[in-house]
Amino acid sequence: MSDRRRTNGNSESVDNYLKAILTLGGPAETRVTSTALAERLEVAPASITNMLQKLAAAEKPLVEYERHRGVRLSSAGKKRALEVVRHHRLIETFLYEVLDYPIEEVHEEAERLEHFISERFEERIAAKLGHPKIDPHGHFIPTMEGHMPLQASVKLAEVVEGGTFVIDSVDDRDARTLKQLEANGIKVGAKLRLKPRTATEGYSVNIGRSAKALDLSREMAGDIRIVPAQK
Amino acid sequence: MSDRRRTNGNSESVDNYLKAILTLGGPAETRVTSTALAERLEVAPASITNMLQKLAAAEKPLVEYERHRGVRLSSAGKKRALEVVRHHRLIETFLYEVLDYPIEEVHEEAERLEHFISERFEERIAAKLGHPKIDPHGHFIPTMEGHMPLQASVKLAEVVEGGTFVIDSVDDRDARTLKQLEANGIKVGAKLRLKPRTATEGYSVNIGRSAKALDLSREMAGDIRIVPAQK
DNA sequence: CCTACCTATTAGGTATACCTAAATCGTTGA
DNA sequence: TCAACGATTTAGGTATACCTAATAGGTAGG
Repeated sequence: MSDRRRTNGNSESVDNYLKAILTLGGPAETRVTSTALAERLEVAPASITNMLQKLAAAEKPLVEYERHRGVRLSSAGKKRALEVVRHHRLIETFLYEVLDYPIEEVHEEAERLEHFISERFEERIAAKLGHPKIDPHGHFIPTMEGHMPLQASVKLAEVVEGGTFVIDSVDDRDARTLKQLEANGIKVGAKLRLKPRTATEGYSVNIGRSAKALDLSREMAGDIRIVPAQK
Repeated sequence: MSDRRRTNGNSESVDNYLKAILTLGGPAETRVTSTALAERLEVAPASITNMLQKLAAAEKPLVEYERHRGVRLSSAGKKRALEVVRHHRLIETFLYEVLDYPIEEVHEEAERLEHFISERFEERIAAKLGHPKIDPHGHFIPTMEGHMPLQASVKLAEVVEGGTFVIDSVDDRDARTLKQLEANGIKVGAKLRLKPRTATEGYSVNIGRSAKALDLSREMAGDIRIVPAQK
């Protein structure tokens, strides 16, 4: 429909490809496959190939791409991806803190607006928020210079040994699950006791000092990242 | 570039056409010519014809259009146009009041964001601002129901008789001129004495109780709307 | 009344970002 | 090794929203 012609090679779509490659590549920035991108972006694999070829062929390529071997971000691509992530997370924080959005609604709005705000907007909301380092889901907000610490946490779903943990962050993409988490008092920074996986079928946890065990759904367990609690 | 496919017939472009037709049609909602639209939207006349045909041919037409006879908004089109104007003016107000934007920068940002904010965003910034009726340029903000009072003022450039007036509103589209106005203390609500046009070449005014006459450029005079001061 | 001129429309083309269907590449198990 | 399968790419098509150039419509002056 639209045709915003941002003269350069940027666009909403390109932004989303770059973000997806950043996320799927992980901290090691391994190559990402077309299929993985196709799934994440909900787009046909053929469309992925097309876009990647274009991004790689540009004068200032945003990705490194070789047929049948996946993609990774170029340094320009990584810069832009981090900028978009910064926008996203600042906007989420702003919606939550200043506009009192329910936590589960910030992602969708940010997902749209992240592509269209100006430098000035970015700077002003950052200032208003006191230059936050973490968004309401516990994710690091990249700096203006494009730096972002590693998220040193693991998915609750992948933890086998039991123990006491602190909730590091939660995935923001699925509003339904996020709302469930919220409803059960599962929020960033909360303490949680986890039963060893061997002892139980699903994921059984106690939130805070609650005596009542809570059974997490697969989605919930997959969307929570935790770190061991310091004694 | 982008391709936001908002399933229905809405899009950034469509929004802009509707807004332009609303504005150019004036309060009488007279038919607007292709040429006028082409100029306002800075698009080739042929493109206008194309778009108008599509808008008129839709299942739920947004405009009434007859070849060679201009367009006017359908009631659905008017509703959408007013919604976009509401977004625009609320965003401007928000940027100015909450994010401390310089007055001359709010328009451009609002012009982009107006197309992408959700109902919730609209509602939240309106609430935050105390449901304002007027934006920082003095323009009425359409209500949620799509009502907007007439701007009962005239362009300073079109006033011949001299006298004392109050600045009702200023045009927001030209940042350069707006900045000049601001720099000269010309702001909404300010009182102003205007010399009769016969007595002078250009537009000579005294702002507030200033004794120093100020000569307005053509652009400045065209961008200011005034009402007679009540005694 | 009828032509000249300006306005508006049609015709045909571009770029982005998708799609489906039909190749082809690569790796893996027999 | 090599065939088969799944992953990937190529080929060809759609829709939006633009563009330029060529045609047609309307109107105003002679």
